[in-house]
Amino acid sequence: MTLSESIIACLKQIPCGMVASYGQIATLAGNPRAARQVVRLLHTSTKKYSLPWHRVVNSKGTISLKPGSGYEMQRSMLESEGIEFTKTGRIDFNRYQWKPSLIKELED
DNA sequence: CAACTGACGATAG
DNA sequence: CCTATCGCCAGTT
Repeated sequence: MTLSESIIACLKQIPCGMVASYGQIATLAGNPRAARQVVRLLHTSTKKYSLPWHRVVNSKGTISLKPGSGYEMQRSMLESEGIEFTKTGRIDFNRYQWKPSLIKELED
């Protein structure tokens, strides 16, 4: 399993109505430093693997795309999933950041 | 093989 | 809050 494959796998696990940061995905995939790969994969494999690219934002909780270059579309898709934005255009991580398998080995 | 490219992230000022 | 820099990894050229 290569890092890229792991990243793809993680991306596909992001549930509807939740978001994750590039760094978070990279960390889950095994390389905390591979945020750039996430970016690259979204560029190269979004169509191929039907990745939920719109559920990925930067560490600040804001959309990284520029208005006119996808920003509007991404925001629109997120709002469609029930995600709300603050007036400054940020997503409240406390409410929408995805937490993988939050419920695992909870017993001892 | 070296340089370049990314929708990044952390840090410093 | 904002800009500037450096570090990171992998795919392209």
